[in-house]
Amino acid sequence: MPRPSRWDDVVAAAAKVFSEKGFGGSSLEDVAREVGMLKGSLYNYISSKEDLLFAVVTPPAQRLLDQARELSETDLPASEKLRRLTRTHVEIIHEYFPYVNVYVHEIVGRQVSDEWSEMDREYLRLLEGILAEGEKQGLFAPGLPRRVAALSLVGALNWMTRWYRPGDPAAAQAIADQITDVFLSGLLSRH
Amino acid sequence: MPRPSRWDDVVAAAAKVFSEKGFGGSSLEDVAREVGMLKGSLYNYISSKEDLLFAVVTPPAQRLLDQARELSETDLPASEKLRRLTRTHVEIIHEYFPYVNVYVHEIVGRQVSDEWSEMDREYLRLLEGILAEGEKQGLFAPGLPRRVAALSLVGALNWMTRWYRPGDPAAAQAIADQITDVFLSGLLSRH
Amino acid sequence: MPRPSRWDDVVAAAAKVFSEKGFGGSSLEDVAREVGMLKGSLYNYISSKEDLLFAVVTPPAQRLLDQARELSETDLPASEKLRRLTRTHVEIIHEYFPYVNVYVHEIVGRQVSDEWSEMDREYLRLLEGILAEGEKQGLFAPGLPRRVAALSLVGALNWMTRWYRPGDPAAAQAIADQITDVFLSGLLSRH
Amino acid sequence: MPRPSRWDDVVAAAAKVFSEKGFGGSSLEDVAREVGMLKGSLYNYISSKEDLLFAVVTPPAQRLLDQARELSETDLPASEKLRRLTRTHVEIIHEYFPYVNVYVHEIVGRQVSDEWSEMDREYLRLLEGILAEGEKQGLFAPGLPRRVAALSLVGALNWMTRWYRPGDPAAAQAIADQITDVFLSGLLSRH
DNA sequence: AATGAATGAGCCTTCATTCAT
DNA sequence: GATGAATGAAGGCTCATTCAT
Repeated sequence: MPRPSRWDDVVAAAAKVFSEKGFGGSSLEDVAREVGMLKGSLYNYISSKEDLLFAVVTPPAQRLLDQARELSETDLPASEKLRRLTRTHVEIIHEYFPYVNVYVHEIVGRQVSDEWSEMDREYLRLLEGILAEGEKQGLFAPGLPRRVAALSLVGALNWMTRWYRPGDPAAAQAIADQITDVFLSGLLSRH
Repeated sequence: MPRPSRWDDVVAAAAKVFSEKGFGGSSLEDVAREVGMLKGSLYNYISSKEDLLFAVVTPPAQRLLDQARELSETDLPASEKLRRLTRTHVEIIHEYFPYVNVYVHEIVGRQVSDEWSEMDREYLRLLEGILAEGEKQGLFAPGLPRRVAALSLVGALNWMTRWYRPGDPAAAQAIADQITDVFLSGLLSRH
Repeated sequence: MPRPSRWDDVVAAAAKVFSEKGFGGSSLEDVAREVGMLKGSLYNYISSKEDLLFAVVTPPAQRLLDQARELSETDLPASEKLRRLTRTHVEIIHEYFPYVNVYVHEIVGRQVSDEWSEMDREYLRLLEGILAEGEKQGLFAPGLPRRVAALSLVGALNWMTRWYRPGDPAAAQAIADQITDVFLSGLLSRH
Repeated sequence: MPRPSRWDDVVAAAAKVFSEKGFGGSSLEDVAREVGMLKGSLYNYISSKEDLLFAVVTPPAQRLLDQARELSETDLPASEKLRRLTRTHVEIIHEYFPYVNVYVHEIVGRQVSDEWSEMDREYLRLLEGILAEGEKQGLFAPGLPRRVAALSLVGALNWMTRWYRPGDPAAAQAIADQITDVFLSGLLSRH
């Protein structure tokens, strides 16, 4: 994958277009128009439309996974890990919104390729690991349905692409903390 | 919309095909092959491909909304309403899986049409209403981020379409209860 | 391969166009224009451009091979077999001219597919068989370079597509006999 | 046509590529890759793709025609002229294989241009001249179908591009003599 | 109701060619 | 001389839709 001068423009344009109209609903002509070139010219940068999809989707996915790995290896208490992971996830949604939107709609949870499925699985594994750790530490309730809890958190976070629109970064962080609070403390009042 | 003899077959086939390949990725020929007719014949039942999408997606959406309305008007405690709403949501995912899958991927959270957006909004409103009620009753913690909590629950539920595959109905109900537990009690242990 | 009403028209048009402009140099639009339909409509008959190539090329090739097989099994003297095989070859060139032209340019001697290569080889084998038979019968000169002779005859015949244009069938037969005479008797005068 | 440093490399690469994939089936990028430059750079050497075709095809064609002319003017007996012409033709196929292959597939017998058609015609005329000469000398059988005989020999020779692959030069010469023998003496045994 | 065929628009991709650097 | 990038025109193929039978 070459990275000549306008590579980033091309990927950004693709992210925008795919995010708005869906991958299948976007034509390369749409993308090209967004960059300001003709559709044929795109092939100086990519070798297929799918290439472009992966180029759009790789950076945020990779980055999220990397940060999840790092975080897992720290000594923080599980609840703090969970809070930070959620923050990171939301930050990435905030910062790379169209990219993540494409990722959520076209890749995650679909059987697109083994490589991507494995990334999905690893992220989930790390998250479940944090839950197990918290349980062992006595921080989290014993007998948690860890898998379902992890999938629910991921779902709640990825679902943000359906209602959140990037604006004030502080708002994003607030949302992250609210989600964390809901998952940590639950809805019931503690008398 | 008339309902001639094989109408249900047509919609079921469309649900299956759209669910597997996405709306945009499916051709009417795919659908027709699934029913066992030729693509031209589909136009005896529908007047456009979008028609089919709405036909697939309307029953589960309508049903979920109806049940949410009914439930809202009962006298049950908010926590019980929440548990039942979650169960219903999961049951519908379980029973109408391909239909719901299409709904989640192609309709909800997208700005498809005013009518659908209004259905989305109402469902969310009902859910937020339950949260507010629970708070007023002293059942739920005061100062809950109601909107984010409601969106997170909806996200967690709809996200099931990405990992859940219908099998044992009891398993579905178990999942529903686990999700409810996580949202009601949270992850933290209560010593 | 379906054979609906205008199938023959489609193949005939393809033969004409491919014969005139080469397979690679012809567009499906050219073919469609020749039949009087739009290029997309061709896909009601074929499933790829290559399909059309094989459809054009199969009938004359199959027919020639069939007749060569039949002829081989007769009791005629080898020289007569050779004369008749040549006549048949020329007749097929005459009758199916554009089809054969495409065959000669795009298929024979190219490594297009195993199936076609095998047909080529079998035809050559039958021809060499006739030469061997004639030699054994004492009709043909002993020690003939059978392979080269067979390839030369095939070359001389197929090369007709480069200079012969169908007209009077009698002319075609005359040419066939002249070629046979050259190959049987050679150029040298027999004093 | 200027001949800068890597002109020969360019033409050789084109010959190889065109020979393997056909002129229409080859892209300039294929050719460029074979030389080790980018396709744009080719235009420092040529001014169009067709240019390249003619550059590939001219040397062997010119050389064959030149040698045929020379040979015609000698005092050798017609049968010897024929043997030598055949040898030369085969040698050129052997030595310039990809070039000749391109020539045979893309030029000869096609109505590519008046210039090329005239070269074809002249070669054939020289060959027919040899046949006429031999007949007048009493060497060749009277009443020969000269045109058909000449076309058959040319066909047999050019057809070599479909089955011959350059290897041992002695093998090439053997083939040339076998072809000559077949055309001179014919297949029938002379008792 | 169903079919076979046709339409027309659009899409991904290729490619000869040009050109500023 | 070479390069990277852009152009513009096709080309093969798909597909929603229409329609006569």
